[in-house]
Amino acid sequence: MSTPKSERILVTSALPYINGVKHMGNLAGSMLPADVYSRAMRLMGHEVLYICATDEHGTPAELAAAEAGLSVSDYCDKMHTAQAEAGANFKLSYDYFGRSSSEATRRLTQDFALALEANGFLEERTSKQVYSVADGRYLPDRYVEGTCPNCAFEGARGDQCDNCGKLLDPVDLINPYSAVSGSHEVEIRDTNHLYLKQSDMSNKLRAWVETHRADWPTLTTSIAMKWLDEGLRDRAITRDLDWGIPVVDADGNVREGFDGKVFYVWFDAPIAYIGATQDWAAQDHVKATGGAWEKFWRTDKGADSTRYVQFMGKDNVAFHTLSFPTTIMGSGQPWKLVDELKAFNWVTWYGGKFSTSQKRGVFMDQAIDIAPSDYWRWHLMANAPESSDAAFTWEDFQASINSDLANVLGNFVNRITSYCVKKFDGKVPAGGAITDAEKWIENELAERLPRLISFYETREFRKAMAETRAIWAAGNEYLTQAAPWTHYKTDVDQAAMGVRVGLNLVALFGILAQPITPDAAEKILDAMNIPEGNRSWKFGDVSNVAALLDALPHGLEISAPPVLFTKIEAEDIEAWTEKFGGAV
RNA sequence: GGUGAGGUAGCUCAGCUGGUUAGAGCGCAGGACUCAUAAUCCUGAGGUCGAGAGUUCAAGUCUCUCUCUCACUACCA
Repeated sequence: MSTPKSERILVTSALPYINGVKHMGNLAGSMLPADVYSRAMRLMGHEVLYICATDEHGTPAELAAAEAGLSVSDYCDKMHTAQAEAGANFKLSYDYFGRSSSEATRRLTQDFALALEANGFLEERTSKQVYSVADGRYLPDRYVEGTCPNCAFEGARGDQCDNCGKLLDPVDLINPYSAVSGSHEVEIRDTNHLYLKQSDMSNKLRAWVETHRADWPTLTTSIAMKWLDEGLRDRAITRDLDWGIPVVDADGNVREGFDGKVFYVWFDAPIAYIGATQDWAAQDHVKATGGAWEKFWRTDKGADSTRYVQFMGKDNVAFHTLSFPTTIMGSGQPWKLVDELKAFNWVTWYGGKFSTSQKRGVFMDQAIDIAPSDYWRWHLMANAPESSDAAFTWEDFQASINSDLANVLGNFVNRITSYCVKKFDGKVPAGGAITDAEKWIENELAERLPRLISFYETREFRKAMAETRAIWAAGNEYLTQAAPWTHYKTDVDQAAMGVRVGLNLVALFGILAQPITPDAAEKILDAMNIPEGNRSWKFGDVSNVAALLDALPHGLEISAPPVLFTKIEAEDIEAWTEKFGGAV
């Protein structure tokens, strides 16, 4: 049973990288679950701040900008807008969607580095890196290609051969060339970088991860422990790049020897969670209502009583459980560490990988043209890749929309509201006696609602969706038992009971649908004439289920909403498969 | 190669610290109902729980070996 008290919850989603609109796997693995969770917690009356941002630094951003013929900064402006729009189309309820290129993040990143250095957690070291003379830039390992020394495959990348799967070092490649320009004029040069001494933090990190063994998913702790067990290595947190956050000294001047170098994108990206929160708080409308970023991030200023929940794909776990915590702990300052970390596996495309180049998979901007956001939100959450990778197929998508949304929920709303309009003048009727049917649905809800709340609180999305569906199905079963259309012939009052309870179930389903399918939820609640201020469910109070079944004022005028979910037809599947590749 | 996560009904997945006839949804078959988007409700058929060995009074659940899939492997993010 949930405690009836408001909590302050900070939610962050892994930052979507700037170089393109994200595919459905990215959406399903971080932004969407973070949104559903945020909405659910708000619904239950908690104070939620959901922060996200575009991750804008790094080599791929520079290269993508060059390919688009734009300056990096213009390119990032453009793509940030595109991603913000895509998010809005999917009804992602960010309290703030910021940018890692913001002034606040720049300042924080530089401050963190100075604090880490002062505490002995940074060290300047020399390493060898591939330099492309023709491109005039250093190349990350995977941007160097050549012939694989193991299998003689000619398009092997510097980090791994895609043909034989062997892990490589760029110096192993035979006949290496730049993947950017194709130039063979590449050489190995010495370059200086700052290293984050993660190794010195190992014991502290291990102890901290241990404290979360019980409350973090296996996926999360096992990845963190794996890295710790293998021996945490120090990590370079600067790169030879122009685009990014400059490395400065205590006076704010470029650090000696660090011209042409910037912080590694993975050093500043998580710091952008804080930066974006500061940017959120700096907005006039937030300041006007007394919003402050400190209570979310500074443990000396209230963040001790904030619950911080992160959402991410499994590739991000090491950075969030080890690198960023090293930054936080190593700063010696009272920053908030993550409390709960939910990691997801991948959504795969017919069992294979999503691929932009091969046009495999669906991207957010395309998806929204195909089907309303509610459809995607429901399907992706009901099939969230929680315990292992989850394959997306059009057939499964069709099945969950048609069966769950259209038949079970949509049809339920439609059947009882239109019957009320037809037989009871569109008004919530009074009258009738409690029968076994009403007792049955009351018991059913008394059992299922607390379970649903608990699944949301523990972020078990598949289970939360399954429970939600079961509640909808119980509504249909209730109508079968109560059969108002049968009673109507002999006892209109008794029919009224069935209709009234049915309508109250519609209202309840509308409220419960808000975190998952917000558009349909709004249509339902509008049709039930429920005022905006009355659409929350404080702390998931289930102490009086009977009251929930008679909450609508008798005589309240309601209407039958338009069809909530149109079904997906076989022709749609064919057309989409044609367009997006589909089964191969 | 190393490490991790998975392999449970045709499909997608639940099964916590081992304990009566292994569960749900979809799909399929039969029935009921007619308020509804041919929707809904009920009933039923379907599994030697990847393979093999072991521990135990008892194993899907613990141990070992093998096998398949996926991911990560630190300069992509």
